[in-house]
Amino acid sequence: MRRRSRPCGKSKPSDMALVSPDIARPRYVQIAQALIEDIAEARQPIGSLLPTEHALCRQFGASRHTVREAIRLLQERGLVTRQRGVGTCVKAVQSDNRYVQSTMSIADLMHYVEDTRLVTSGAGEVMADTALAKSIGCALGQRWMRVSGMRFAGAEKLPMALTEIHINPLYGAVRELIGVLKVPVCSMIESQYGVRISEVQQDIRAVVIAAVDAQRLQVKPGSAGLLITRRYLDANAQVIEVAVNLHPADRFAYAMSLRLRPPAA
Amino acid sequence: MRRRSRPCGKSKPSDMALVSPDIARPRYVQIAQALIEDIAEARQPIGSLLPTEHALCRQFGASRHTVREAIRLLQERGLVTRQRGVGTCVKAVQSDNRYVQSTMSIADLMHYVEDTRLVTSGAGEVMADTALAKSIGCALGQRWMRVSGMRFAGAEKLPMALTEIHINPLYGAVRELIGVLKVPVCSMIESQYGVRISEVQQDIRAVVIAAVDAQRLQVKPGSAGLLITRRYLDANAQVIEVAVNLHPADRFAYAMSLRLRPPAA
DNA sequence: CGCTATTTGTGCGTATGTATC
DNA sequence: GGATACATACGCACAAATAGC
Repeated sequence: MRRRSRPCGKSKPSDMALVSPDIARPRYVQIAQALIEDIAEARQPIGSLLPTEHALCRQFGASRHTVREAIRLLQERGLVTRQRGVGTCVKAVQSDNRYVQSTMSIADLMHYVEDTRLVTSGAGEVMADTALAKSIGCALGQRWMRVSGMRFAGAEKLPMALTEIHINPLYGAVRELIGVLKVPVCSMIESQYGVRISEVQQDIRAVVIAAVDAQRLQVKPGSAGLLITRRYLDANAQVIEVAVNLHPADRFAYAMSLRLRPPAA
Repeated sequence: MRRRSRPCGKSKPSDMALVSPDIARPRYVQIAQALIEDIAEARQPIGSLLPTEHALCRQFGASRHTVREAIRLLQERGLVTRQRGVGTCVKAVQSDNRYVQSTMSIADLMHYVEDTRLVTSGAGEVMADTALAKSIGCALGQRWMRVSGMRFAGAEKLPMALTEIHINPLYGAVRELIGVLKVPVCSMIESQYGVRISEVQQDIRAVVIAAVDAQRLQVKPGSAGLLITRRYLDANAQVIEVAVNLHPADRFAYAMSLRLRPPAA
């Protein structure tokens, strides 16, 4: 049984040259590249569903295992999302290469959590009204876990932020850990449930602090605040958690540094 | 051979309940958490090799496929590395050092410039006073080029920002191009002088818009604004340009998206 | 409303290739 | 060369979410 020097196991001798020359690249990588090309050239436009795994098996003459491995590569790059019972949806084309890279690690992004105390003032289930549903991208009326409170820096007496955290009900059990562990909520969810946060969307705007909030934050009514909303998504673009923080302008500023990606090694 | 009535059967009732309630989590997640715990509690110190996949199969009574899926979770978090012919090596206790990468390209970062008009209201040399010297990190009394104006989006009548640009005198000649070319100032400098911007530092804070500025921006006095300062540096950490933008809160919000860097190939 | 078909998710078994020691 | 360990690939089965009838 000497047939070829290819790494892939058994398969038909003729059916895979349709992807690329006979380099010793794993089968699933070849399939992934074919799919990426389909997306890049708009044969699979954004928003469309890829063929089902079964169909791709036939198309490439590969097993489902191999096809899934290929799709996983696309998923990790954020090109597609998968949904059970629905299919695999194209979300983006191959990303531009002139990307910048933040010098922040995720740890930096929420580093302040370690040096701060979160004092919760309430927690419970809420039904998503219009505003919330839009903010977290869920169905109207869905029930989410909400924890609200204030965050203090070090030994400071004055709060650095009013905070409100919405947690996907799937992970509601972490609620009991909040305030106990000095760890960001998203990290708790990661470790407790084995999910992995793959994207953080952040929205920053300025607001005039409302009277009620001004009182709690102990700032003058009418002063400015930084309203920061962070949405944590998993690889499937599912919202895991949404955190909203209202910072008094004189107690918080947002600094970041973007660096050109060093030339690829 | 009746063995499983349920595919994700938790065979052992006791081997994973570290903190959270015993939700019906997939088997490979349970195994992954058991392994993470082993690492966290130094039963598997950094540098040690995990048991082989085969051994883990026996230990957890799972198939190799399932065990590999579990190890994959650890690998994605950077906790372990695998090497063919060697084994799976523990590299870290916590999933911390995960760098993120912005999905913004430099182009996106100042994309709005292309769709906006900059109307300059003044330009000239200024001597750096204390505030400016601190902001751009230059010596007190040094002369910099300053251009101020307002930026309008599309055909909008209302300005989207009050803007003030300070240019390193080395590159002062680009002044004449401002307002003519619809290109960010930093791009002009890059192309005119052949320097390359390698870092952008951004600082975002909330302010109450002062009366004078409120009038120019045509917003109510006392409303909130987003004050964004961007410093463009070359590879030598020399400041090339500092741009300060004051955006009315209701006309501008800052959105960004951070994505996990894909696992190193 | 429940039922069914479809589609991805989880899990099992097995075989072979390839790198390392 | 041989033994070991991970990598790739085939197959099958059932679970769970979804959509449509």
